[in-house]
Amino acid sequence: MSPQLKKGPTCAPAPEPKLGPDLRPVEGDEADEELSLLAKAVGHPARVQILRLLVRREACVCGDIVDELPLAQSTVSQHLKVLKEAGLVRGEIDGPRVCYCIEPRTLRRLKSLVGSL
Amino acid sequence: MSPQLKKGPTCAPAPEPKLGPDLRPVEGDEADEELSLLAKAVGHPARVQILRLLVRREACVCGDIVDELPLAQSTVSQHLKVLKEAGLVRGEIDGPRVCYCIEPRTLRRLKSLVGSL
DNA sequence: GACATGAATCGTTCATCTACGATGAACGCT
DNA sequence: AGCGTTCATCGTAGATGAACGATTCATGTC
Repeated sequence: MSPQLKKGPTCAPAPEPKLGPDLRPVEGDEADEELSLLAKAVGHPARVQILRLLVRREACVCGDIVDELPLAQSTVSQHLKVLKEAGLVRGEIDGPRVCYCIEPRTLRRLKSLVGSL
Repeated sequence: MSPQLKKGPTCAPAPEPKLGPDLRPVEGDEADEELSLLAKAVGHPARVQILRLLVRREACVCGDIVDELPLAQSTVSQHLKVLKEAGLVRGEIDGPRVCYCIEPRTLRRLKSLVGSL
């Protein structure tokens, strides 16, 4: 195989195609619901750690997350699922592994919503 | 009784005695734990609504909260307890009623922690 | 094709959350 | 003292969450 084709993070922080700032309101019933769902996803220390990990390494990690946390692989997988369903994280299949990275839009959205309090 | 002594919000948004900005770190294991606890407290739509209510009326409300939410009084009381235990809200006894108001410091802390993500 | 590796899903157990009605405690008023 | 009001707490039932080991599935490698 040619060198340089070997690895490299497959999953960049999302194409981010110049989508303007989020237009959705930060108040009202829908926003409340949204905020509560996002907050619930963040409401577990393991998930906070995962988010921090993914923010820090802007390149995305894979099963390294499992190594960083004192939890079983299946448990970490569940936490990742929660974060994925909340839209805070995105997973991309990269050969035998899976590459996770943050969804910056949702993270910004969370900050807006919290900021509106 | 003399007029003007009648009502008026008893519970102002905390003395706030010139305590400088929060010095605690926004990262690390303790911060993660803190963030997850605060987020969990916010992780329910009813509690978001309560927070919004209390932020809006800077004067604090009491059982009016119960009237605003489609929940039983006991349920609202439990949500208030959760918010109180998280330090996001403060309750003050005012005669037969209880006056709730936000704890601005904790709210700011939450914003800092979320902002650090 | 057989095999190993990495990750998701399943099934289970135990704990926590949510909601309610009922009860109880504190207070103001007559 | 007695009463109504306001809120917290209790007890309970059902739902959801957290954690694990075992299993399954997909993908590369030999």
